[in-house]
Amino acid sequence: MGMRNYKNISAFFKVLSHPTRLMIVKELLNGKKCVSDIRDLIKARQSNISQHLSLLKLNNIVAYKQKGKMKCYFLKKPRLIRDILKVFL
Amino acid sequence: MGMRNYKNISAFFKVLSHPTRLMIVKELLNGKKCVSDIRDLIKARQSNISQHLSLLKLNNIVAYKQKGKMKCYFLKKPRLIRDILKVFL
DNA sequence: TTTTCATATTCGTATATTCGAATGTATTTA
DNA sequence: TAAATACATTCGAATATACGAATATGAAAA
Repeated sequence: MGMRNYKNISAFFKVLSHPTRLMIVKELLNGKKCVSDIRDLIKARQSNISQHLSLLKLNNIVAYKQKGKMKCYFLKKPRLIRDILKVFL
Repeated sequence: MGMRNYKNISAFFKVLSHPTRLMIVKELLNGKKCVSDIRDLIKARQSNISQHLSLLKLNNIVAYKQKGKMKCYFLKKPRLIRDILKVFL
């Protein structure tokens, strides 16, 4: 996907360079999840999860759909994420 | 390669999350280079290049061989690096 | 409308990262 | 040995990141 230069690619790595964000992204590979689902899967406070989700959204890695009072987050480029993580198997 | 968990993988991303370090790594994909070669390729001060190389070495991404008064740096896992960057083409 | 539930934002503080300038350390050459 | 070359390390200041606590928002249920 259109990320040719160093700054874009290193910025992308920076977003994935936090264990919590990496966990979130990995969980989202299995499908949409709302914030409380993610919070149950990952040991972290609600505000912290929200903060990381916000950064992921800012960097165009996730988006969400409102479902009632919940927000269901999903990966915007699941194949990119999958391809990258595949390298570490 | 042997990087199972979130912490290891996110730490690896963190090392690549700086434009200068990513540039260094990309240049080293073309083969060994000594510090002054790298400095010529990348617009940065000598001490700064050294600092980034030191971090790359600490994280087991590069190593070097002494050649006279120069140090020739090279990638320890060039295929891993190549495979990761390939994803962004 | 009030309350409740799900999530977001703000704020303060602690910690980490980055860089340049200066200095240190080998190694080689004179 | 002394000077030069190549690179590393240290230090301090600026900036960035991370987190929890508290508070805010917004949708739905009562």
